[in-house]
Amino acid sequence: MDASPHVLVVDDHRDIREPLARYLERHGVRATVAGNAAAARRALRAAAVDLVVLDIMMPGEDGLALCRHLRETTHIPVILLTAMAEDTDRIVGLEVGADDYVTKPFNPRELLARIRAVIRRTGSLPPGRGPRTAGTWRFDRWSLDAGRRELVDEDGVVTALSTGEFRLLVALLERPGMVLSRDQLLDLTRGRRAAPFDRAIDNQVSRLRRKIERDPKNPRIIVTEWGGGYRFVGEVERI
Amino acid sequence: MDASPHVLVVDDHRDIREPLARYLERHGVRATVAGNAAAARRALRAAAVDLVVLDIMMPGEDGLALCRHLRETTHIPVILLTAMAEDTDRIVGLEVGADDYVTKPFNPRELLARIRAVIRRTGSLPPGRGPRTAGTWRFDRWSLDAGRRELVDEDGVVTALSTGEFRLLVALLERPGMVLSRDQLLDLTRGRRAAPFDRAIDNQVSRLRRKIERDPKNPRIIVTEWGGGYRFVGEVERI
DNA sequence: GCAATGCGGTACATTCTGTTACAATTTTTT
DNA sequence: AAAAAATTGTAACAGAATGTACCGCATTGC
Repeated sequence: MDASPHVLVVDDHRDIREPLARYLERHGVRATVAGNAAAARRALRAAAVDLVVLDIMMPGEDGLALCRHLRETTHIPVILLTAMAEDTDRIVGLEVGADDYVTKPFNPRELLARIRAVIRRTGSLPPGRGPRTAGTWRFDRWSLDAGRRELVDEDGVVTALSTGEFRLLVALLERPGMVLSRDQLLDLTRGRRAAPFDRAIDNQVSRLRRKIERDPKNPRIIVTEWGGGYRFVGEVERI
Repeated sequence: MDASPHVLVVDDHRDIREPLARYLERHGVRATVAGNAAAARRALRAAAVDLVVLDIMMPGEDGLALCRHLRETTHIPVILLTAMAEDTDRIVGLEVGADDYVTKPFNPRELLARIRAVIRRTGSLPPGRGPRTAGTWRFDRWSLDAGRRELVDEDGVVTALSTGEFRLLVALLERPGMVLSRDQLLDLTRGRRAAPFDRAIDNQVSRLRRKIERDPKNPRIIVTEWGGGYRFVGEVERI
């Protein structure tokens, strides 16, 4: 993702998306184009897209709907193109969950700066969706093999993790020291929203603690932020 | 932080910052104002600011310098106010690390929408306010492990702190010798404002004293400033 | 199919926090 | 100096949040 970000440009006007794509390519940004929402979905399935630039005024399924869909199913950041400097549109766009917006006619240099800013900002988030499937993490006395989804302690003793436990642990490991709400954790591990009185995360945390904490009654790795969520404590090494 | 975000408005024009602050307050955003960079720094030390709205064209130490400083020392997001819709300014602003910018004259409704968007976006970033989650403090006979929220005395005996006690203690440790009102402490520990007859802080202080004071009846570490608030007394070492 | 496993809902115990009430203390007023 | 008012300390209580055992359902592997 660092080397060269991959941006999907979605706009129904060929004379906007093509020059923009060429401009981005000239400046070290891989660009893919789509003329409508359906093509955009195809492109998203086919490639690892890091960011979407999206015209909200398109025929058919419009940009806002696609933006909502992106928000609900992925973490891919979105920059909206809005037809006019119209306040309501801007605000609706941001509330649909776009990361930024640019009004037409736009200065491509500015759009590029915003693309870079959004990617820098969200760079610490998981690419696309879901935990990584390779690599090794070290924390506390544990070593986590991401490929096998196994925990190995100092003596080489292996503890198996379920899918849910693994995803929860990786979500926390990727953000050490950060307080993650139950909502966020549910989003990161299951890609869904919390129902009222949803205790799924509490349960999963409880199960995970039983496996990784020396004393599950006094957790020192996954600590509770009362009224806030959970936080991973300690050094995390990634190898 | 969920309850109501706290925004610091920094602008040297009273007729901009004051109406803006009132507008934000009317819409559920706590607002503090500062007329220059020095006042802004003071406000940042004294309160738990979630976001800074900053005029980049100010006499003295200008907005960009303050913005840079914020970026280097905190994670508090920044929205710049720029005098004109001038492309270079915009891009310089974003590269200095601002999260967004708004050009004057601005629509307060739009600025509010952007404030909300930035806070939502950065909500999952490491807390810019709130207690540090790493490091160790030493004071009196205690050693406080910030990551584990545990107090350790000279003999290695561990005393656990609740989330609220820990946040209160860190708020005081970060400002030794300073008198902090109940309002400020409530802001720093819970991110909320005091209700009439709010005794939450008094109680939390009482509970904390029970844990850290040799003689809770004669507190020597957290002393009461009658009519003012509380003050941490003694040396604080940070390692 | 059937057993094993994992997950989420439910229920209940526990912990934490804020409110209330009242006593103690300090300041202000008389 | 005494009385009144304001402020603070804290015990007791209540409500909310959290921990987790248990159970049923779904999925997986045989």
